[in-house]
Amino acid sequence: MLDVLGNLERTHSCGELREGDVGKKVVLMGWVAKKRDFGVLTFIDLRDRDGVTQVVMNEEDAGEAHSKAKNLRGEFVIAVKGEVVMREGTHNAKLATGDIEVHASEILILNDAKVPPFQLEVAGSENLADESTRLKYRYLDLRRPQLQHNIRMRARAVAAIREYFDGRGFIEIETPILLKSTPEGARDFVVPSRIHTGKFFALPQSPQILKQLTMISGFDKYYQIARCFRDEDLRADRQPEFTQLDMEMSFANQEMAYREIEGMFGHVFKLIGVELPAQWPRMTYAEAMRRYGSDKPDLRFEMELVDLSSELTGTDFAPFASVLENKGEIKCITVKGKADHSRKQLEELQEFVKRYGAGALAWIKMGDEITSSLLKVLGESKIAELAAAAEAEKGDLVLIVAGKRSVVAASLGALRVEVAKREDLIDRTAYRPLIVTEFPMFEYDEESDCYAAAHHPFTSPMDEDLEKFTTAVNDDTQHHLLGEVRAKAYDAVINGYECAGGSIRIHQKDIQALNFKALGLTVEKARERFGFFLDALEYGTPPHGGFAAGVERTCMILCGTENIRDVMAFPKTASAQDLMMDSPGEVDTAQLDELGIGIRTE
RNA sequence: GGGGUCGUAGUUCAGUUGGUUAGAACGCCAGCCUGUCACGUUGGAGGUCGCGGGUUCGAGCCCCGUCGGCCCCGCCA
Repeated sequence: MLDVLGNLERTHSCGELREGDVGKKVVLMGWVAKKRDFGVLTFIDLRDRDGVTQVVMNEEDAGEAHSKAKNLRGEFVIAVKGEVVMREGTHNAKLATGDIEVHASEILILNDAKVPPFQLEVAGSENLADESTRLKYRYLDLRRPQLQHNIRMRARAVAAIREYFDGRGFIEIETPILLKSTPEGARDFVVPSRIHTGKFFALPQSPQILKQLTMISGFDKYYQIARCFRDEDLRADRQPEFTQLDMEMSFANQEMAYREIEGMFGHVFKLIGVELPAQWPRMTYAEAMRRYGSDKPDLRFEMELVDLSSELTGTDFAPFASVLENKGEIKCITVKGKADHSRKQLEELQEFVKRYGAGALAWIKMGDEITSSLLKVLGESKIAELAAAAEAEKGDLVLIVAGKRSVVAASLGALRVEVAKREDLIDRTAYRPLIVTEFPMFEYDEESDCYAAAHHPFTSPMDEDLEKFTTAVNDDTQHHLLGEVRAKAYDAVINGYECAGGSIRIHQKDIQALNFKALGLTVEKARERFGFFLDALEYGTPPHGGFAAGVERTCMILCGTENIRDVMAFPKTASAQDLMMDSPGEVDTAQLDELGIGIRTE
């Protein structure tokens, strides 16, 4: 039934024939994207990764090919021998190959295909099939031009990254995937060992320690396109398995790291014709939190947070008064020209901020008359004062949140982005990078009343804060000062996405010991987990630092998508399953026995 | 762990106050058609309304539970 390929070779792809090729005898191969049957005349849209070419079968001059075409169905794989012919008055402006068509003299049916479980392309719409269906048949979904484009863009981005670092004298070094679990940070994926029953490897959350060891080994400049694994819940921009560009360099300070961030992203973004600035703006973490309520602010729009705390000092309104008493704050954003928000819209926005722990969302509408949810409790003149502080003019909407500092930042910061999306305030053609500097060294965890490493436990404190750091660790009464210690840690942010993060590391064992102590790790515990690394630090470790960039997040921006699955060939669902291969799956008991593992069922 | 939302034909969706035989478009199958490219046209097939239970004379619709997709909070050194 089916034809054999034999020695037949393609002469062109389905996307490259042009007017200049008219008259050539060609061989094309690809998938049947569409068939239009006119009886004695049949048209096929032949698709491959490069594009679509129209193939014509005419009963009069290619009877055999024409009758064979009767059997063709969507997604059949065929080879077409024929001649490139100019289209006369029927060119198709939608196709790159639309000036020509191929008149088939012979068709080979290389393979047939079942009717796909969903239509690969629905004309003129985004009515794609349900994602679970598409994920089950991911190999079919990947045939869609959009995903073809994204996956190829990703390949080009990775190639550009390699090109950049190779050109800068960095050495690509592969580090092991089977590591040792270090129960800090994210949950590990764990791999049992057959040879060492009862013992486990862990998959890398990042090659952090290993890349630092390459500095101790004297490689000076390291990079790797590294697969990382974190057993945490997923998000639209988070998968349990992802790829990062990991780099490290010796004798480095922060500015040197920033230059590599700027250089690498600058090189990569040329792929989409975007010229990022040679030097990115810098902003401290504290300033980002104050102005945007976020450590990854989207700078494509304004709407900065304004502090109303001083205007409300001494207020009688009990909720605000108690917030200020408890060192909280009251802040707002001003939405230009949106005083016409309905009660329903405002309620939706209130529901939105409540997700971040905000108690309520107060508002001022600068309509023909000024109205506000706070009018009764604060009075007209105070409302006018707040509006003035918020720089709200006639027609504007002011949205106010009061509460703990962390809650106000999180809720208003998120609201700022949400409102910008809803009101279409974001310039989709803009790319606004930013380097956020001086991250805090520690994060306070209320539950355990402990300080945890904000970045990771090998991050160097800022020289300026070294004294404070030492005091905080060695003087129990000054422990709270840990919250004020800043680290030589930084993030690269583009359009509100954290694309890279890094730090200058600790290279002196005394400071590393101090840091473990700050984190509540005893010497014994630290040795148990990182002993090999602490040993290494003692053999002449150069000052070093680096960063890791999220390959998927970078590609999301390059491809203009908000979903990480759009830039991964075989992603997992929000519940961390692969619907195509149905993983994770069970293993048979023989396999478990060999590993000395039993499954507890309850 | 929590919240929101969706689940009806292969696909995308509609389905009134709970009421006869659950509809449309695309796709699919068969025929006709010499210039289509969202071809047209004639005819046809295709349904466990996610699953389980309940209320009712009667459930796609109401109630309870459950499973799955997506999004969010927590989490993500």
